[in-house]
Amino acid sequence: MIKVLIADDQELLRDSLELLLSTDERFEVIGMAKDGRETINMSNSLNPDVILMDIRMPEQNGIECVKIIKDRNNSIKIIMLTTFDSDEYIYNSLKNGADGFLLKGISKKDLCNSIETVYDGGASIEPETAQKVFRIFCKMAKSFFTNQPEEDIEELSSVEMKIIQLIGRGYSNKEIINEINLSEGTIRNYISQILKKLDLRDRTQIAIFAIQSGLLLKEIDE
Amino acid sequence: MIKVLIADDQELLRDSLELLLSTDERFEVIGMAKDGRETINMSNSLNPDVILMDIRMPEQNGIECVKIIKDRNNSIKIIMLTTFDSDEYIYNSLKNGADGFLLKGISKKDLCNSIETVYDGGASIEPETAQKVFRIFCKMAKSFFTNQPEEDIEELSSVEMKIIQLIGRGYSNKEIINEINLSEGTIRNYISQILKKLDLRDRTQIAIFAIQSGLLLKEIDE
DNA sequence: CCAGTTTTATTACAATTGTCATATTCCTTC
DNA sequence: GAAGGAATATGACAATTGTAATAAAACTGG
Repeated sequence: MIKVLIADDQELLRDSLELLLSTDERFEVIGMAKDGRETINMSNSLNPDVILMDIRMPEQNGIECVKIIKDRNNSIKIIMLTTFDSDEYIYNSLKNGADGFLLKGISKKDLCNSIETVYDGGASIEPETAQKVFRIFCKMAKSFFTNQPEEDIEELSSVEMKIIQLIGRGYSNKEIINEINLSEGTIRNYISQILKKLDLRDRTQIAIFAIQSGLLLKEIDE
Repeated sequence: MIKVLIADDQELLRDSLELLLSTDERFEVIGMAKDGRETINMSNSLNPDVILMDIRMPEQNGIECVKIIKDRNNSIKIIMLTTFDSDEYIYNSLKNGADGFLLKGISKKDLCNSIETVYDGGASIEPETAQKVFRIFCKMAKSFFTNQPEEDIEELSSVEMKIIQLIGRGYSNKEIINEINLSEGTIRNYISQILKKLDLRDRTQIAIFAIQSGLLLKEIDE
Protein backbone atom coordinates (compact mmCIF):
# COMPACT_ATOMS: atom_id res chain seq x y z
CA MET A 1 0.00 0.00 0.00
CA ILE A 2 1.18 3.46 -0.83
CA LYS A 3 1.38 5.62 2.27
CA VAL A 4 -0.17 9.02 1.60
CA LEU A 5 0.02 12.20 3.62
CA ILE A 6 -2.57 14.87 2.90
CA ALA A 7 -1.67 18.50 3.49
CA ASP A 8 -4.29 21.15 3.03
CA ASP A 9 -5.63 23.88 5.24
CA GLN A 10 -9.21 23.27 4.17
CA GLU A 11 -10.80 20.55 6.22
CA LEU A 12 -13.25 20.18 3.38
CA LEU A 13 -10.63 19.11 0.94
CA ARG A 14 -8.66 16.99 3.41
CA ASP A 15 -11.71 14.97 4.26
CA SER A 16 -12.87 14.50 0.74
CA LEU A 17 -9.43 13.40 -0.34
CA GLU A 18 -9.19 10.94 2.51
CA LEU A 19 -12.62 9.62 1.69
CA LEU A 20 -11.66 9.16 -1.92
CA LEU A 21 -8.41 7.38 -1.19
CA SER A 22 -9.85 5.19 1.53
CA THR A 23 -12.05 3.44 -1.00
CA ASP A 24 -9.04 2.31 -3.02
CA GLU A 25 -6.99 -0.51 -1.61
CA ARG A 26 -3.82 0.78 -3.20
CA PHE A 27 -3.61 3.64 -0.74
CA GLU A 28 -3.40 4.24 2.96
CA VAL A 29 -3.83 7.74 4.29
CA ILE A 30 -1.39 7.83 7.19
CA GLY A 31 -1.90 11.41 8.18
CA MET A 32 -3.47 14.75 7.45
CA ALA A 33 -1.76 18.08 8.04
CA LYS A 34 -3.46 21.42 8.11
CA ASP A 35 -0.48 23.73 7.67
CA GLY A 36 3.10 23.81 6.51
CA ARG A 37 4.69 23.12 9.87
CA GLU A 38 2.51 20.10 10.52
CA THR A 39 3.30 18.81 7.07
CA ILE A 40 7.02 18.92 7.66
CA ASN A 41 6.71 17.33 11.08
CA MET A 42 4.46 14.57 9.87
CA SER A 43 6.58 13.85 6.82
CA ASN A 44 9.45 13.27 9.23
CA SER A 45 7.64 11.16 11.77
CA LEU A 46 5.34 9.21 9.46
CA ASN A 47 7.61 8.79 6.45
CA PRO A 48 4.95 8.83 3.72
CA ASP A 49 5.53 7.66 0.18
CA VAL A 50 3.55 10.44 -1.39
CA ILE A 51 2.38 13.81 -0.12
CA LEU A 52 -0.63 15.55 -1.60
CA MET A 53 0.07 19.16 -0.83
CA ASP A 54 -1.88 22.33 -1.31
CA ILE A 55 0.14 25.23 -2.62
CA ARG A 56 -1.50 27.76 -0.37
CA MET A 57 -1.17 26.89 3.28
CA PRO A 58 -0.69 28.86 6.48
CA GLU A 59 2.49 28.82 8.59
CA GLN A 60 4.64 27.65 5.76
CA ASN A 61 3.36 27.52 2.22
CA GLY A 62 3.48 24.50 -0.02
CA ILE A 63 6.45 25.67 -2.01
CA GLU A 64 8.67 26.14 1.01
CA CYS A 65 7.53 22.77 2.27
CA VAL A 66 8.54 21.07 -0.96
CA LYS A 67 12.02 22.47 -0.68
CA ILE A 68 12.49 21.52 2.96
CA ILE A 69 11.08 18.04 2.61
CA LYS A 70 12.86 17.27 -0.65
CA ASP A 71 16.15 18.52 0.80
CA ARG A 72 15.80 16.17 3.70
CA ASN A 73 14.46 13.13 1.89
CA ASN A 74 14.28 13.25 -1.86
CA SER A 75 12.54 9.87 -2.15
CA ILE A 76 9.28 11.26 -0.83
CA LYS A 77 7.13 12.11 -3.81
CA ILE A 78 5.15 15.30 -3.71
CA ILE A 79 2.12 16.19 -5.73
CA MET A 80 0.97 19.78 -5.58
CA LEU A 81 -2.69 20.54 -5.48
CA THR A 82 -3.52 23.69 -7.30
CA THR A 83 -6.21 25.71 -8.91
CA PHE A 84 -5.77 27.16 -12.31
CA ASP A 85 -5.35 30.67 -11.10
CA SER A 86 -2.28 30.27 -8.92
CA ASP A 87 0.14 30.67 -11.79
CA GLU A 88 2.73 32.65 -9.90
CA TYR A 89 3.49 29.83 -7.54
CA ILE A 90 3.95 27.18 -10.16
CA TYR A 91 7.41 28.20 -11.26
CA ASN A 92 8.91 27.91 -7.84
CA SER A 93 7.35 24.67 -6.78
CA LEU A 94 8.56 23.11 -10.00
CA LYS A 95 12.01 24.42 -9.28
CA ASN A 96 11.88 23.07 -5.76
CA GLY A 97 11.26 19.59 -7.03
CA ALA A 98 7.57 18.82 -6.89
CA ASP A 99 6.79 15.59 -8.73
CA GLY A 100 3.42 16.52 -10.10
CA PHE A 101 0.50 18.80 -10.21
CA LEU A 102 -3.15 18.14 -9.84
CA LEU A 103 -6.11 20.37 -10.22
CA LYS A 104 -8.45 20.35 -7.29
CA GLY A 105 -11.64 18.88 -8.57
CA ILE A 106 -9.92 16.10 -10.45
CA SER A 107 -11.78 12.81 -10.80
CA LYS A 108 -11.15 9.97 -8.43
CA LYS A 109 -9.72 7.73 -11.08
CA ASP A 110 -7.27 10.31 -12.26
CA LEU A 111 -6.22 11.16 -8.76
CA CYS A 112 -5.50 7.56 -7.83
CA ASN A 113 -3.65 6.87 -11.03
CA SER A 114 -1.57 9.97 -10.60
CA ILE A 115 -0.49 9.02 -7.13
CA GLU A 116 0.47 5.59 -8.34
CA THR A 117 2.38 6.97 -11.29
CA VAL A 118 4.34 9.37 -9.17
CA TYR A 119 5.02 6.69 -6.61
CA ASP A 120 6.23 4.19 -9.19
CA GLY A 121 8.27 6.21 -11.54
CA GLY A 122 8.93 9.48 -9.86
CA ALA A 123 7.93 10.72 -13.28
CA SER A 124 5.78 13.78 -13.55
CA ILE A 125 2.15 12.96 -13.78
CA GLU A 126 -0.25 13.75 -16.54
CA PRO A 127 -3.70 12.51 -15.61
CA GLU A 128 -6.21 12.78 -18.36
CA THR A 129 -7.94 15.89 -17.17
CA ALA A 130 -4.99 17.86 -15.81
CA GLN A 131 -2.69 16.94 -18.60
CA LYS A 132 -3.30 19.96 -20.68
CA VAL A 133 -2.98 22.42 -17.87
CA PHE A 134 0.18 20.76 -16.79
CA ARG A 135 1.67 21.32 -20.21
CA ILE A 136 0.98 24.98 -20.02
CA PHE A 137 2.60 25.13 -16.64
CA CYS A 138 5.61 23.28 -17.93
CA LYS A 139 5.91 25.67 -20.80
CA MET A 140 5.69 28.61 -18.48
CA ALA A 141 8.24 27.14 -16.14
CA LYS A 142 10.58 26.38 -18.98
CA SER A 143 10.50 29.88 -20.30
CA PHE A 144 11.04 31.06 -16.77
CA PHE A 145 14.16 28.99 -16.33
CA THR A 146 15.62 29.76 -19.72
CA ASN A 147 14.80 33.43 -19.36
CA GLN A 148 13.25 33.36 -22.79
CA PRO A 149 11.27 36.41 -23.76
CA GLU A 150 7.73 36.01 -22.57
CA GLU A 151 6.32 36.65 -26.04
CA ASP A 152 6.22 33.03 -27.06
CA ILE A 153 4.53 31.74 -23.98
CA GLU A 154 1.04 30.89 -24.97
CA GLU A 155 -0.90 32.69 -22.34
CA LEU A 156 -4.60 33.15 -22.55
CA SER A 157 -5.82 36.64 -23.26
CA SER A 158 -8.77 38.00 -21.36
CA VAL A 159 -11.03 37.62 -24.38
CA GLU A 160 -9.99 34.01 -24.62
CA MET A 161 -10.64 33.51 -20.92
CA LYS A 162 -14.05 35.05 -21.32
CA ILE A 163 -14.87 32.77 -24.23
CA ILE A 164 -13.69 29.74 -22.29
CA GLN A 165 -16.00 30.74 -19.47
CA LEU A 166 -18.97 31.12 -21.77
CA ILE A 167 -18.30 27.78 -23.41
CA GLY A 168 -18.09 26.36 -19.92
CA ARG A 169 -21.61 27.64 -19.35
CA GLY A 170 -22.81 25.84 -22.43
CA TYR A 171 -23.15 28.79 -24.77
CA SER A 172 -23.16 28.29 -28.54
CA ASN A 173 -21.12 30.59 -30.76
CA LYS A 174 -24.20 32.63 -31.61
CA GLU A 175 -24.97 33.08 -27.93
CA ILE A 176 -21.43 34.15 -27.24
CA ILE A 177 -21.95 37.02 -29.68
CA ASN A 178 -24.50 38.52 -27.33
CA GLU A 179 -22.07 38.44 -24.42
CA ILE A 180 -18.99 39.81 -26.12
CA ASN A 181 -19.38 42.01 -29.12
CA LEU A 182 -17.53 40.09 -31.80
CA SER A 183 -18.57 38.48 -35.05
CA GLU A 184 -19.17 34.76 -35.11
CA GLY A 185 -16.18 34.26 -37.37
CA THR A 186 -13.91 36.02 -34.94
CA ILE A 187 -15.22 33.96 -32.12
CA ARG A 188 -14.55 30.83 -34.13
CA ASN A 189 -11.03 31.99 -34.69
CA TYR A 190 -10.55 32.64 -31.00
CA ILE A 191 -11.81 29.20 -30.21
CA SER A 192 -9.34 27.71 -32.65
CA GLN A 193 -6.63 29.64 -30.87
CA ILE A 194 -7.77 28.40 -27.50
CA LEU A 195 -7.80 24.82 -28.70
CA LYS A 196 -4.23 25.14 -29.89
CA LYS A 197 -2.99 26.79 -26.74
CA LEU A 198 -4.62 24.31 -24.43
CA ASP A 199 -3.97 21.40 -26.73
CA LEU A 200 -7.62 20.39 -26.74
CA ARG A 201 -9.79 19.17 -29.57
CA ASP A 202 -13.23 20.68 -29.34
CA ARG A 203 -15.48 22.98 -27.40
CA THR A 204 -16.70 20.20 -25.17
CA GLN A 205 -13.20 19.70 -23.87
CA ILE A 206 -12.94 23.44 -23.38
CA ALA A 207 -16.07 23.34 -21.27
CA ILE A 208 -14.67 20.56 -19.15
CA PHE A 209 -11.45 22.44 -18.77
CA ALA A 210 -13.34 25.57 -17.77
CA ILE A 211 -15.15 23.80 -14.99
CA GLN A 212 -12.33 21.68 -13.69
CA SER A 213 -9.78 24.44 -13.73
CA GLY A 214 -12.00 26.70 -11.69
CA LEU A 215 -11.96 29.28 -14.45
CA LEU A 216 -15.74 29.43 -14.35
CA LEU A 217 -15.70 31.13 -10.99
CA LYS A 218 -13.22 33.81 -11.89
CA GLU A 219 -14.15 37.38 -12.60
CA ILE A 220 -12.41 38.40 -15.78
CA ASP A 221 -11.65 42.08 -16.17
CA GLU A 222 -11.40 43.42 -19.66
CA MET B 1 -29.27 38.85 6.76
CA ILE B 2 -30.90 35.62 5.81
CA LYS B 3 -30.61 33.07 8.60
CA VAL B 4 -29.57 29.72 7.21
CA LEU B 5 -29.58 26.30 8.83
CA ILE B 6 -27.45 23.62 7.22
CA ALA B 7 -28.52 20.00 7.58
CA ASP B 8 -26.31 17.28 6.21
CA ASP B 9 -24.74 14.21 7.69
CA GLN B 10 -21.49 14.73 5.88
CA GLU B 11 -19.20 17.04 7.80
CA LEU B 12 -17.44 17.67 4.55
CA LEU B 13 -20.44 19.20 2.95
CA ARG B 14 -21.61 21.06 6.03
CA ASP B 15 -18.29 22.80 6.37
CA SER B 16 -17.93 23.64 2.75
CA LEU B 17 -21.41 25.10 2.66
CA GLU B 18 -20.77 27.15 5.74
CA LEU B 19 -17.51 28.36 4.32
CA LEU B 20 -19.23 29.36 1.13
CA LEU B 21 -22.03 31.22 2.78
CA SER B 22 -19.81 32.93 5.34
CA THR B 23 -18.10 34.85 2.59
CA ASP B 24 -21.35 36.43 1.47
CA GLU B 25 -22.77 39.16 3.64
CA ARG B 26 -26.31 38.29 2.68
CA PHE B 27 -26.25 35.16 4.77
CA GLU B 28 -25.67 34.08 8.32
CA VAL B 29 -25.28 30.40 9.10
CA ILE B 30 -27.02 30.08 12.44
CA GLY B 31 -26.63 26.36 12.86
CA MET B 32 -25.57 23.05 11.41
CA ALA B 33 -27.40 19.79 11.98
CA LYS B 34 -26.03 16.35 11.26
CA ASP B 35 -29.22 14.32 11.26
CA GLY B 36 -32.97 14.63 10.96
CA ARG B 37 -33.72 14.95 14.64
CA GLU B 38 -31.19 17.71 15.14
CA THR B 39 -32.59 19.50 12.14
CA ILE B 40 -36.09 19.54 13.56
CA ASN B 41 -34.90 20.62 16.97
CA MET B 42 -32.73 23.38 15.61
CA SER B 43 -35.39 24.63 13.25
CA ASN B 44 -37.60 25.06 16.30
CA SER B 45 -35.09 26.70 18.57
CA LEU B 46 -33.20 28.81 16.04
CA ASN B 47 -36.03 29.76 13.72
CA PRO B 48 -34.05 29.92 10.47
CA ASP B 49 -35.29 31.60 7.31
CA VAL B 50 -33.96 28.95 5.01
CA ILE B 51 -32.85 25.38 5.57
CA LEU B 52 -30.41 23.69 3.24
CA MET B 53 -31.23 20.05 3.74
CA ASP B 54 -29.69 16.88 2.43
CA ILE B 55 -32.22 14.32 1.30
CA ARG B 56 -30.38 11.40 2.81
CA MET B 57 -29.83 11.78 6.52
CA PRO B 58 -29.74 9.41 9.47
CA GLU B 59 -32.38 9.35 12.23
CA GLN B 60 -34.99 11.05 10.14
CA ASN B 61 -34.52 11.57 6.45
CA GLY B 62 -34.85 14.86 4.67
CA ILE B 63 -38.29 14.15 3.32
CA GLU B 64 -39.84 13.43 6.67
CA CYS B 65 -38.14 16.52 8.02
CA VAL B 66 -39.65 18.69 5.34
CA LYS B 67 -43.11 17.47 6.24
CA ILE B 68 -42.69 17.96 9.97
CA ILE B 69 -41.07 21.36 9.69
CA LYS B 70 -43.47 22.66 7.07
CA ASP B 71 -46.46 21.43 9.07
CA ARG B 72 -45.27 23.34 12.07
CA ASN B 73 -44.09 26.50 10.36
CA ASN B 74 -44.76 26.92 6.69
CA SER B 75 -42.81 30.15 6.41
CA ILE B 76 -39.48 28.40 6.77
CA LYS B 77 -38.14 27.85 3.29
CA ILE B 78 -36.46 24.57 2.56
CA ILE B 79 -34.02 23.77 -0.21
CA MET B 80 -33.22 20.15 -0.74
CA LEU B 81 -29.68 19.16 -1.54
CA THR B 82 -29.54 16.23 -3.81
CA THR B 83 -27.41 14.29 -6.18
CA PHE B 84 -28.75 13.34 -9.51
CA ASP B 85 -29.14 9.71 -8.60
CA SER B 86 -31.66 10.02 -5.83
CA ASP B 87 -34.68 10.08 -8.09
CA GLU B 88 -36.96 8.01 -5.90
CA TYR B 89 -36.97 10.56 -3.13
CA ILE B 90 -37.75 13.54 -5.27
CA TYR B 91 -41.46 12.91 -5.66
CA ASN B 92 -42.12 12.86 -1.96
CA SER B 93 -40.08 15.84 -0.93
CA LEU B 94 -41.84 17.86 -3.59
CA LYS B 95 -45.15 16.70 -2.26
CA ASN B 96 -44.13 17.58 1.26
CA GLY B 97 -43.50 21.14 0.24
CA ALA B 98 -39.80 21.66 -0.37
CA ASP B 99 -39.17 25.05 -1.95
CA GLY B 100 -36.28 24.14 -4.14
CA PHE B 101 -33.67 21.71 -5.21
CA LEU B 102 -29.97 22.09 -5.60
CA LEU B 103 -27.40 19.74 -6.89
CA LYS B 104 -24.46 19.24 -4.62
CA GLY B 105 -21.50 20.66 -6.41
CA ILE B 106 -23.35 23.75 -7.53
CA SER B 107 -21.35 26.94 -7.91
CA LYS B 108 -21.20 29.45 -5.14
CA LYS B 109 -22.94 32.14 -7.12
CA ASP B 110 -25.83 29.89 -8.01
CA LEU B 111 -26.18 28.64 -4.47
CA CYS B 112 -26.33 32.10 -2.99
CA ASN B 113 -28.76 33.35 -5.57
CA SER B 114 -30.96 30.34 -5.04
CA ILE B 115 -31.15 30.89 -1.33
CA GLU B 116 -32.05 34.49 -1.85
CA THR B 117 -34.69 33.66 -4.42
CA VAL B 118 -36.34 31.10 -2.22
CA TYR B 119 -36.19 33.46 0.73
CA ASP B 120 -37.71 36.35 -1.18
CA GLY B 121 -40.38 34.76 -3.25
CA GLY B 122 -40.91 31.37 -1.86
CA ALA B 123 -40.80 30.52 -5.53
CA SER B 124 -39.00 27.45 -6.64
CA ILE B 125 -35.49 28.11 -7.73
CA GLU B 126 -33.86 27.51 -11.03
CA PRO B 127 -30.22 28.48 -10.90
CA GLU B 128 -28.58 28.39 -14.27
CA THR B 129 -26.79 25.13 -13.76
CA ALA B 130 -29.45 23.15 -11.98
CA GLN B 131 -32.28 24.41 -14.10
CA LYS B 132 -32.41 21.50 -16.47
CA VAL B 133 -32.25 18.88 -13.79
CA PHE B 134 -34.95 20.63 -11.95
CA ARG B 135 -37.18 20.44 -14.97
CA ILE B 136 -36.80 16.73 -15.11
CA PHE B 137 -37.67 16.50 -11.48
CA CYS B 138 -40.72 18.60 -12.03
CA LYS B 139 -41.79 16.41 -14.90
CA MET B 140 -41.39 13.36 -12.76
CA ALA B 141 -43.24 14.90 -9.89
CA LYS B 142 -46.04 16.00 -12.15
CA SER B 143 -46.55 12.54 -13.50
CA PHE B 144 -46.54 11.31 -9.95
CA PHE B 145 -49.25 13.68 -8.84
CA THR B 146 -51.44 13.11 -11.85
CA ASN B 147 -50.97 9.38 -11.54
CA GLN B 148 -50.03 9.21 -15.16
CA PRO B 149 -48.62 5.93 -16.31
CA GLU B 150 -44.93 5.82 -15.60
CA GLU B 151 -44.16 5.01 -19.20
CA ASP B 152 -43.77 8.59 -20.20
CA ILE B 153 -41.37 9.55 -17.46
CA GLU B 154 -38.13 10.15 -19.18
CA GLU B 155 -35.59 8.34 -17.11
CA LEU B 156 -32.05 7.76 -18.26
CA SER B 157 -31.05 4.23 -19.16
CA SER B 158 -27.67 2.89 -18.12
CA VAL B 159 -26.34 3.16 -21.66
CA GLU B 160 -27.39 6.76 -21.71
CA MET B 161 -25.73 7.35 -18.36
CA LYS B 162 -22.56 5.78 -19.67
CA ILE B 163 -22.58 7.97 -22.75
CA ILE B 164 -23.16 11.05 -20.65
CA GLN B 165 -20.15 10.12 -18.58
CA LEU B 166 -17.95 9.67 -21.61
CA ILE B 167 -19.06 12.96 -23.09
CA GLY B 168 -18.27 14.46 -19.72
CA ARG B 169 -14.73 13.20 -20.13
CA GLY B 170 -14.45 14.91 -23.49
CA TYR B 171 -14.78 11.89 -25.75
CA SER B 172 -15.82 12.28 -29.38
CA ASN B 173 -18.42 9.94 -30.84
CA LYS B 174 -15.72 7.85 -32.46
CA GLU B 175 -13.93 7.49 -29.14
CA ILE B 176 -17.12 6.47 -27.45
CA ILE B 177 -17.33 3.53 -29.86
CA ASN B 178 -14.21 2.07 -28.27
CA GLU B 179 -15.71 2.25 -24.81
CA ILE B 180 -19.15 0.87 -25.52
CA ASN B 181 -19.62 -1.43 -28.43
CA LEU B 182 -22.16 0.42 -30.55
CA SER B 183 -22.07 1.93 -34.01
CA GLU B 184 -21.53 5.63 -34.34
CA GLY B 185 -25.04 6.11 -35.66
CA THR B 186 -26.51 4.44 -32.65
CA ILE B 187 -24.46 6.58 -30.36
CA ARG B 188 -25.66 9.64 -32.18
CA ASN B 189 -29.21 8.53 -31.70
CA TYR B 190 -28.63 7.96 -28.03
CA ILE B 191 -27.19 11.41 -27.70
CA SER B 192 -30.25 12.87 -29.39
CA GLN B 193 -32.36 10.99 -26.87
CA ILE B 194 -30.31 12.32 -23.99
CA LEU B 195 -30.60 15.87 -25.25
CA LYS B 196 -34.37 15.56 -25.38
CA LYS B 197 -34.66 13.98 -21.98
CA LEU B 198 -32.45 16.50 -20.27
CA ASP B 199 -33.75 19.39 -22.34
CA LEU B 200 -30.26 20.35 -23.44
CA ARG B 201 -28.98 21.44 -26.82
CA ASP B 202 -25.60 19.94 -27.54
CA ARG B 203 -22.89 17.67 -26.25
CA THR B 204 -21.09 20.51 -24.52
CA GLN B 205 -24.08 21.06 -22.30
CA ILE B 206 -24.19 17.33 -21.66
CA ALA B 207 -20.57 17.46 -20.52
CA ILE B 208 -21.33 20.31 -18.17
CA PHE B 209 -24.32 18.46 -16.84
CA ALA B 210 -22.22 15.34 -16.35
CA ILE B 211 -19.69 17.14 -14.24
CA GLN B 212 -22.04 19.31 -12.24
CA SER B 213 -24.51 16.57 -11.47
CA GLY B 214 -21.81 14.32 -10.08
CA LEU B 215 -22.61 11.70 -12.67
CA LEU B 216 -18.95 11.53 -13.64
CA LEU B 217 -18.00 9.87 -10.39
CA LYS B 218 -20.63 7.19 -10.48
CA GLU B 219 -19.94 3.58 -11.30
CA ILE B 220 -22.53 2.52 -13.82
CA ASP B 221 -23.38 -1.16 -13.88
CA GLU B 222 -24.54 -2.59 -17.15
C1' DC C 1 -43.17 -20.13 -31.83
C1' DC C 2 -45.37 -15.50 -32.11
C1' DA C 3 -46.34 -10.69 -31.05
C1' DG C 4 -44.61 -6.97 -29.11
C1' DT C 5 -40.96 -4.33 -27.16
C1' DT C 6 -36.29 -2.81 -26.80
C1' DT C 7 -31.96 -2.25 -28.64
C1' DT C 8 -29.07 -1.38 -32.34
C1' DA C 9 -28.20 0.03 -37.09
C1' DT C 10 -28.57 2.61 -41.46
C1' DT C 11 -29.31 6.40 -44.24
C1' DA C 12 -29.80 10.93 -45.64
C1' DC C 13 -29.84 15.43 -44.25
C1' DA C 14 -29.16 19.92 -41.65
C1' DA C 15 -26.72 22.60 -38.43
C1' DT C 16 -22.89 23.62 -35.93
C1' DT C 17 -18.29 23.62 -35.23
C1' DG C 18 -13.37 24.01 -36.41
C1' DT C 19 -9.53 25.43 -39.86
C1' DC C 20 -7.16 28.35 -42.73
C1' DA C 21 -5.80 31.93 -45.68
C1' DT C 22 -6.48 36.35 -46.26
C1' DA C 23 -8.36 40.93 -45.48
C1' DT C 24 -9.57 45.03 -42.84
C1' DT C 25 -9.60 47.99 -38.97
C1' DC C 26 -7.63 50.00 -35.04
C1' DC C 27 -3.81 51.45 -32.16
C1' DT C 28 0.83 52.48 -31.28
C1' DT C 29 5.06 54.57 -31.92
C1' DC C 30 8.51 56.65 -34.36
C1' DG D 1 1.30 60.19 -41.29
C1' DA D 2 3.71 55.86 -42.27
C1' DA D 3 5.05 51.27 -40.51
C1' DG D 4 4.03 47.62 -37.85
C1' DG D 5 1.41 44.86 -34.81
C1' DA D 6 -2.69 43.55 -32.56
C1' DA D 7 -7.59 42.76 -32.84
C1' DT D 8 -11.36 41.76 -35.66
C1' DA D 9 -13.63 40.15 -39.85
C1' DT D 10 -14.68 37.33 -43.99
C1' DG D 11 -15.40 33.40 -46.88
C1' DA D 12 -14.65 28.91 -48.29
C1' DC D 13 -14.11 24.53 -46.74
C1' DA D 14 -13.97 20.05 -43.99
C1' DA D 15 -15.30 17.57 -40.07
C1' DT D 16 -18.19 16.68 -36.52
C1' DT D 17 -22.39 16.76 -34.51
C1' DG D 18 -27.46 16.45 -34.21
C1' DT D 19 -32.18 14.95 -36.31
C1' DA D 20 -35.48 11.97 -38.14
C1' DA D 21 -37.47 8.22 -40.39
C1' DT D 22 -37.15 3.65 -40.96
C1' DA D 23 -35.42 -1.10 -40.59
C1' DA D 24 -33.18 -5.08 -38.74
C1' DA D 25 -31.83 -7.75 -34.73
C1' DA D 26 -32.24 -9.25 -30.08
C1' DC D 27 -34.91 -10.04 -26.25
C1' DT D 28 -39.31 -11.19 -23.57
C1' DG D 29 -43.59 -13.03 -22.01
C1' DG D 30 -47.08 -15.80 -23.12
